[in-house]
Amino acid sequence: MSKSNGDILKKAGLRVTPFREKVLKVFQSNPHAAVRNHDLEKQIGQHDRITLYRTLRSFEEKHIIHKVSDSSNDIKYALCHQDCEIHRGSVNHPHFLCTNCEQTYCLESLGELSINLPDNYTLNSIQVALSGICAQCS
Amino acid sequence: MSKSNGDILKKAGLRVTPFREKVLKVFQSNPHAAVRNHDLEKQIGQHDRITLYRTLRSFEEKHIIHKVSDSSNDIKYALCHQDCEIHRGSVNHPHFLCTNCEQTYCLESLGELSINLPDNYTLNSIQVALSGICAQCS
DNA sequence: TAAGTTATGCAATAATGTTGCAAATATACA
DNA sequence: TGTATATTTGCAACATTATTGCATAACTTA
Repeated sequence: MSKSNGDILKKAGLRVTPFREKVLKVFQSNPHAAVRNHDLEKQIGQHDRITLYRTLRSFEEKHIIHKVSDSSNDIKYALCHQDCEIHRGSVNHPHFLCTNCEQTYCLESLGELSINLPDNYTLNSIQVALSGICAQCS
Repeated sequence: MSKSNGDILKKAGLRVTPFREKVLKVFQSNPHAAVRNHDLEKQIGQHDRITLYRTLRSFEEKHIIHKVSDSSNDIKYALCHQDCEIHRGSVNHPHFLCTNCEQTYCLESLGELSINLPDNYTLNSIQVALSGICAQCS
């Protein structure tokens, strides 16, 4: 049995409120996709814009979700998985933006990437953003 | 002798104006870096916000500059080089964000990346965003 | 269940993105 | 070189998003 919504929030040190559970549920219903703020708003229904803003910020601070960069300009968020590497600053999984439906999908982690940095550069994280056409849109 | 500012604009089908030349000059003085809108504004000095906005948009449309995604949330632009691959939709060079000074550097192109996509996905472009500490800040 | 802390919702402001329009400017051509 | 035409600029206006303060409401702990 996987962790309940409430558990996730509690473990993160956040209070369990109906609104937060509702937001969390939206993310959980899109486990392999990143959600645009705008789409979130539509899926949540009636709500206060500022509260959502602060909810996302605290979720991000507590590492429940993370920002996703794809090739679009919109800010998107996705649920952190078990040992989310993003917050440990290492290589993370690539994100795929479908240029047709604008969905962003989280893909399996790439293996090692060999990156040649100039001298005296220190590498902390690598993000790979792919784009193309997803299976649904093909 | 490299192409003058005016030539670049003319070749792109844009009229040569003092303002556009000034903006272009800022990009040329940062040949291997991506510039945040905010920094551009500071470097240009006195100017009209809307005109800059439209200048960047037309530069981008004409493939004089391109948007850069790094690990930050700010939109940045960088000069397209000779045969800028971004507008041909293929693999392009990685960008490195220094988390100390917030500068973004364009690095040399990576070789082939082997990406395993799920079935029926079509890959059009790959963007690699690195972050860490640059040589100056080490 | 009461006290204390945290979250919410509203008001307000800042920052950024975007369009319309008239005046100014660049370009092409006579 | 001057003029007609199309483009660009600067201003006003408005839309959208980001952000903070504060009073009220809700959650948590003991």
